[in-house]
Amino acid sequence: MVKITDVARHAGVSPSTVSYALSGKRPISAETRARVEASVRELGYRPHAGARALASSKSHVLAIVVPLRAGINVPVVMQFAVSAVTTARAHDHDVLLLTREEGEECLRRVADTALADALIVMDVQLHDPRLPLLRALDRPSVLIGFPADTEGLTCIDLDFKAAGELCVEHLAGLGHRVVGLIGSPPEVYVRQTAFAQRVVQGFTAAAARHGMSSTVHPCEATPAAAHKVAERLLREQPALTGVVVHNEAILEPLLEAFEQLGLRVPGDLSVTALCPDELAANLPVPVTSIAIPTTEVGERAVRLLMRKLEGAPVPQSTLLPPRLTVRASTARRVTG
Amino acid sequence: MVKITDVARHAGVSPSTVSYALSGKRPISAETRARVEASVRELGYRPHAGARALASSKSHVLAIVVPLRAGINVPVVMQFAVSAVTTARAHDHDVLLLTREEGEECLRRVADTALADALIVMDVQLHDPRLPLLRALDRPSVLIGFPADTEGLTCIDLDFKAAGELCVEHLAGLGHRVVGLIGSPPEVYVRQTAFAQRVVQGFTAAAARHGMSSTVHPCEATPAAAHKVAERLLREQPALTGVVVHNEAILEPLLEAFEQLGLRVPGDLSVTALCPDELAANLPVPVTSIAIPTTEVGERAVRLLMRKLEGAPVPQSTLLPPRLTVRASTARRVTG
DNA sequence: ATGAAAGCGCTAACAA
DNA sequence: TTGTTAGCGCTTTCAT
Repeated sequence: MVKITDVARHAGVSPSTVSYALSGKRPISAETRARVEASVRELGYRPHAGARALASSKSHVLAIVVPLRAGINVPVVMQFAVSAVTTARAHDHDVLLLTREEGEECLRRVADTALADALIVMDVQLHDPRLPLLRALDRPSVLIGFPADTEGLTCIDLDFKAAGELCVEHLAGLGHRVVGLIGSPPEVYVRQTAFAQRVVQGFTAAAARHGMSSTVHPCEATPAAAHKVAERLLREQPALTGVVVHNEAILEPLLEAFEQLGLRVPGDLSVTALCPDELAANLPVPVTSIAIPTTEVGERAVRLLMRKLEGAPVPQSTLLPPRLTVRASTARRVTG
Repeated sequence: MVKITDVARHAGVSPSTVSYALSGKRPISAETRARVEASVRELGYRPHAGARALASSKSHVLAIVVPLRAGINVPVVMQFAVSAVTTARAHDHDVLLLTREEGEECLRRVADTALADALIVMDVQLHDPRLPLLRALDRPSVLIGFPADTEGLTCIDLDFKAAGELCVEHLAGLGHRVVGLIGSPPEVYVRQTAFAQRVVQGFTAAAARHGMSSTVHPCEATPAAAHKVAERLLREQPALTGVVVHNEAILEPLLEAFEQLGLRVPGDLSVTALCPDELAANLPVPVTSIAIPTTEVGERAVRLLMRKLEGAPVPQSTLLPPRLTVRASTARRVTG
């Protein structure tokens, strides 16, 4: 293994000069720097991560906690993670993969052992048991998702309220007057996160603002439940012409149900969804949708951490604006 | 930060005694050990990862390289990774997440900087450009997947040849005599990995062994292509009653195509697939299938690495036996 | 602008 | 069975 003293000898300078030449933490003459860099290249020098971490108390490692439990959208999680890795690498950091399985313990462990300099936590619940620890920890962290109380934390996510609003506004712009939200399973509205409720808020508020009539229907993630909801909607709100779906698992069954009930999309019914583009784009009738900007969230989460590591102030909350992709499932309301 | 000397002082022993008491690398009297453990708990001591790595030249970190490119099944990759993390933790190791994006460079980097003790490489191609590096590296590695030449490497994967055979044998046992394999897109058979070819080998060999007539049809991953293949099969092999599908992207369209062509599954046609259970189980007609045992692969990959790190010999190749889950899509051939 | 030298916290000879 | 001590390779003060 080639070490810094080898480089120093080869370049005819002292080890500290090599260190400074590489870190740029103090001025080095152009000539010396060139010699050092040549030696580094020639010898293939790589600083030993452990030694560097020990001496500088910076591991240059970020930890990311991914969820495992049911109901989690795996590709979405993976996209967060991959985006985080890519961004971290651009900032000369690596990413340690943790699962939630070990619980808070693992957060404490990587922090206390100085394995990681900072933490990214996904799958945040409203009253997440990890919050006290995250607030107390001496290392910076960023949450992907919003707990009930963000005080003392740094959180980032899609602005789900704005997403709910945007869907309604799109429908309003197309002349729709009666809209319904088909949401997540009832239990999601209590446990897990606030995002489902935020969608409802945005949806309801925007509908009211536009003088539209609106209803909300939680729905289990089964085709049968989707069918029942479709029937109920039709029965209870015959004037309904616009639907927002926030439940990706039943988007397809729902569309099938509408078809079987004789409702054409978008002829009779305009449908928008909150779901991955991949899903929305590949349905028989491609669906107008808003996706979670996973890549951007992952990237910005890392950038927030970097700023915190530098001691710079960061906003407590970052809400990313939703972007709606118009596809074939929404159309102007046919009046008459 | 509480360090080993703090613990030593608190327990009234020397630092090395604390170290040995925790590592078990030399005998410690029960009494001393108890005192040390009490102090560790009381003070909340955690060894500094960097210091430990520097002194012992073991980082207790494994690196895993995940693929990003198109055509990759994200949930499958994620399952490998999560299983690897879980198993690594059980062996007191952590996992560093790398993306293939950086190429070989990142393998060299984590090895040279001693960030990771060992490597897990996924998405292995037949003539993977990383192979020379992996062979030359001073750190152990395990490949998930098989390149053309496994000499000097350690590889693990599902036994795809046996999987192809198992599908045919299942169909043979149900009385089918004419079978077809609907495979991956043509380009998969050249680039990427050997697994697609192995399935074909197993399929063909088993069919021959049972005196069955068999054909193979590569197929693009589009619904249109699926449709065309279904039509061709029907036209060219009217006696066909058994199908093996090794192309998860088109499994559903294919089943639809069969239905539209008037073929009932399993009444007229028995269908088996190589795909995730999740997919197979949730189709309109649940499909008899063989899944990649992702959890087992991930776990065993880590265990292989652990053995290599201990200096123990490990098999060059580990082929996991396929397990076929019988569902509604296969039935006894109706004769007459 | 550069060098010398003192640690960073831990492990593992070497001693006793 | 336990203690003493010399590093591991790097960063960073202090000195020049």
